[in-house]
Amino acid sequence: MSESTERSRIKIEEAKDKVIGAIAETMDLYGVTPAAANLYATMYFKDQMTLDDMRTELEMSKPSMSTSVRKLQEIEMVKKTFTRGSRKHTYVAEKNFFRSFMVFYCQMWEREVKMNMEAIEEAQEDFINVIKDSTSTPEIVADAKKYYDQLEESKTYYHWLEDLVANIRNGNIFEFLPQGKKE
Amino acid sequence: MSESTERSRIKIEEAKDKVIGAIAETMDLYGVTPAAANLYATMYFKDQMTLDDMRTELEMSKPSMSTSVRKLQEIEMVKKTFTRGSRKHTYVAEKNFFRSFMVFYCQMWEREVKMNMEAIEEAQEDFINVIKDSTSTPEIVADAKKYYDQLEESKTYYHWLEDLVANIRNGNIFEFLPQGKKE
DNA sequence: TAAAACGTTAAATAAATTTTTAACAAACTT
DNA sequence: AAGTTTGTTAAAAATTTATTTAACGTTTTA
Repeated sequence: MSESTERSRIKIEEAKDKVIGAIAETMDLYGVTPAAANLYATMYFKDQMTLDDMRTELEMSKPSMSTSVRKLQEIEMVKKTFTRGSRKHTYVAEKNFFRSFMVFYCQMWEREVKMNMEAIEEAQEDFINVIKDSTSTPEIVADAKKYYDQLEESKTYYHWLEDLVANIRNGNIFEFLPQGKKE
Repeated sequence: MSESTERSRIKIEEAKDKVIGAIAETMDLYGVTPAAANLYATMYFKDQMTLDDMRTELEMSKPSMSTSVRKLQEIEMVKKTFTRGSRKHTYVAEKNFFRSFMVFYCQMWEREVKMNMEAIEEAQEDFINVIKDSTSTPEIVADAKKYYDQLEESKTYYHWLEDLVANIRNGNIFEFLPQGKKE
């Protein structure tokens, strides 16, 4: 291999690394571990990888790659592929950022709605009990009512968020905001 | 204070705590520290608080409250209010979740677009240089071109995300998805 | 102008998370 | 069936992040 060929190869790797770094950094912000973030960003430029490929490429331990890949599969940023012949499992990165966006945020928001709505429903029941309790003083009833109403109003937001998730999942969001828009 | 009045007060606190716990847990997921998450969730049920109120209510150190409040101000979930007469600073929680959603995600997505687009532009320049380099072998040129094209395609997503941010900021999103939708 | 109140910064401690090393289990090869 | 290969689980180590204690600067009050 010639001198300049080698230089070009290095330049390509450095260029990729810039993007890998940026992608990994944003994923970090999304609550993904550094190992998983680097792994996904690396896989973004690869066709497919085995656990051993990953370990070699990132110079990290195999269990680390194993857990990272599992985490990435959970948020559907990586999928297992069937590669005949090889005993090793092979994985591919989801390269369509629209799909990653959809899965990641829908998952996140749905969980948020579920958790918070459950807590709200329970709390509202408690407030009703206090209000209905004949031994409660007017001041206490007023307080309970105030909190009940505050929670009731907040439900509007959670319904909206659920609606947003539905419209992302069914693709309607792209009717409002087309993917193809130019600069 | 009578026995049952005391019981009602406790029931109210417990009900609030259920919601506080849920809100704090979701905020945790959004990369906010536990102290800040608990603080916001607590403030959600309060009219306004001073740093000392916070320290007392959460039983945490004052510097912890200070940094937490600052972080919450950054993502605009808490605002400083002017309270005449008191030397202490007073803070109020943003209670409209729609506004919190808008500020938080727009900030996050905008930073993501900026960071990643910068890296992409730089990398694309590098790839172009390799392609134009007369000493590059056909194989290397093909490789550089492949990566260049992959990045070029990914830009569609970042443009879309920018567009989404714009349409959230200007409120158009609520034309597509009204806030008032019933159950 | 001295003392107190308030908030922030910096260093140190504590806690939580991430990664690794080591041990294990299952599937495959020979 | 014994020995590999592959991937995962569990315990340990390392790193990072969060929180506290201590010190400081500024403003206010007496």
